[in-house]
Amino acid sequence: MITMSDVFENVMELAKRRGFIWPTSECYGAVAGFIDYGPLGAMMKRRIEDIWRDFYVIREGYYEIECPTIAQEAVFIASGHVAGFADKMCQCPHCKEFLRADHVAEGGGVKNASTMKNQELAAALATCKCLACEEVLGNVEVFGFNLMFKTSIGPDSQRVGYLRPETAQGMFVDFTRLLRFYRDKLPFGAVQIGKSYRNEISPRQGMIRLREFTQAEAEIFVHPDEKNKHPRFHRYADYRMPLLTWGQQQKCEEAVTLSMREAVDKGVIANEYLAYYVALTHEMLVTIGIKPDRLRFRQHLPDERAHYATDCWDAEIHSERFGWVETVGLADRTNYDLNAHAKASGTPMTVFIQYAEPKKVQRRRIIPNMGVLGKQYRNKAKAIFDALAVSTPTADGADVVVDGEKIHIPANLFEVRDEVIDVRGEDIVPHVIEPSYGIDRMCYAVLEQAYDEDTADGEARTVMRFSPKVAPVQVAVFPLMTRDGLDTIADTITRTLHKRGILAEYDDSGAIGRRYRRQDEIGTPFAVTVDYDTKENNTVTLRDRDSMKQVRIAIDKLPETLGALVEGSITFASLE
RNA sequence: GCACCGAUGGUCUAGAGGCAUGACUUAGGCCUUCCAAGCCUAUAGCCCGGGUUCGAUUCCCGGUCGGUGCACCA
Repeated sequence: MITMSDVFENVMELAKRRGFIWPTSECYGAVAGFIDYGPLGAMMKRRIEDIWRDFYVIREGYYEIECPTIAQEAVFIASGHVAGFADKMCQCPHCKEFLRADHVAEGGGVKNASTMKNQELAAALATCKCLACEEVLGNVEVFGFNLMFKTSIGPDSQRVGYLRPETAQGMFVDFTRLLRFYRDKLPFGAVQIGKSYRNEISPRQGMIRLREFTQAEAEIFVHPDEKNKHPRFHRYADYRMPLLTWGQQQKCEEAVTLSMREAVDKGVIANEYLAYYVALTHEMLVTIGIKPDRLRFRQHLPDERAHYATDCWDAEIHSERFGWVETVGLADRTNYDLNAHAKASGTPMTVFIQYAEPKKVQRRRIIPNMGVLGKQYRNKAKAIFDALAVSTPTADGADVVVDGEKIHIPANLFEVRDEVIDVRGEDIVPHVIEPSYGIDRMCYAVLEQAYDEDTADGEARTVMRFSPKVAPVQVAVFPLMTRDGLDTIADTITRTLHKRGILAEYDDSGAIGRRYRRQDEIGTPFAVTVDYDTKENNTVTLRDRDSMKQVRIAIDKLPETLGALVEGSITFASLE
């Protein structure tokens, strides 16, 4: 039997050999942080993405949009990525180690290092010691290392563009269009599946940390006061799973198993929305084949949270090689992003919420005598009107300040009108609940957890135990012998299955046992074999990958039965 | 990015300053009535660049990729 420490090597060897995952552009030498999905890997990834779509697009009703992977600089200035996604670095002149300049400075007793300009920080660093070799740094240069790939748009290279470091910003900058599309009502959501790019300093760990990776993100816009009113919360109210809160992590305690209802009521998870997507994520990961005992939900520690998030949970999948790997991040991003884009772009990103009953509001309006004031103050008149509107007049008149100049407006030049008006609603900035999935990490986890070796008839067998829902090839079709017309029958069956949208692979090469093994190794869940009885009674055998058991089944029942097996609506055991 | 280790057909692997091993896989054929059987045949390889040498896949230097440790991972 395999020892677990071999799993990574074994599974990556298989993935390479059988066409799941390849190093990119191998003939020129691969590049770290980039991978190619081979034919089977790309198929499997697509199936995983389609399951994700089932959950978010079909079930939740959050439509998918597709934005460019390159965006103009303004987008990432507003989002904070241009300034905040860069680390201040310096290089130790003695040991050549690259260091986080602000960390070194703070270690050396320098205050406010993180807010200093590069030159200031360099000066402050002169007396600090290198964290690696402990020599005094002396003269060093501080430079920003931004994790975004920078490029230029157009021929003159004047317009700066960045490859997006997350797909999320696309949904934020399209907010007003999305709001209109959803007919101005909260809650609504938009999702995006696509590539994101981060120029990691030192990517490692195979396909766990990539420079180009696929994200599936949902941005769900909710009324800030209604985060505890998810309209479908009842679906997951009784869904139970282990939760590792930050308090438990600090005390090194075990995860506690709670239902989502309990988690929200006890304040373990901040609100219903987050809890709902925590549970949905659990269900989805189990659907693609992640074992529940290798899955946990961990709350971010307060100092680990992004500055905008109020609560954040990670779905972590346990890898034999890498330990607990953050695979999905579920964050309450509040109104941070919409506020940032509204401010930077000048486009209001608010939703008008109508009150059930119009509110009577007492309001004071100050109405200037435009005719007199306009003539008197000419080009200052507009500023005076504005200042007057917010002033507090006395019986004697009002004092306003315009361009530093104090101006007295006599009371006879304006009228103060107190009135009661109907206010029908208010503009609010929605909060954003964001489940963000790392598709590549999900793919790796599926590969690692599917890998198995067992013994069949005394021989070792390598088998990828994929869920039929993610298996790249869904059924194999074999003629027992390549003669007596068995091959033509098998070929016809294959084509019939194709018409049903089932990915069936015909194979007549070599002994039948070898063909079963070959399909086991790529995780094909079912195999149909045409034998001599087929010619007598139009039945074939249907073999189950995991149990290696077979049942006889009529040819004309095949498309329907296999469709149901692949979809998961029936099990093989129910056919026995 | 630093340090250490590694890189040989598709995969795994032996090896030596001068013809590059073996196994599995794959393809074609023979045989074969359900789980990698057997036989015949074929295809296919020394990571890249420079140096030393008559000659380098082998030794040296640099690079790339991979592994491990450090740093980094908004």
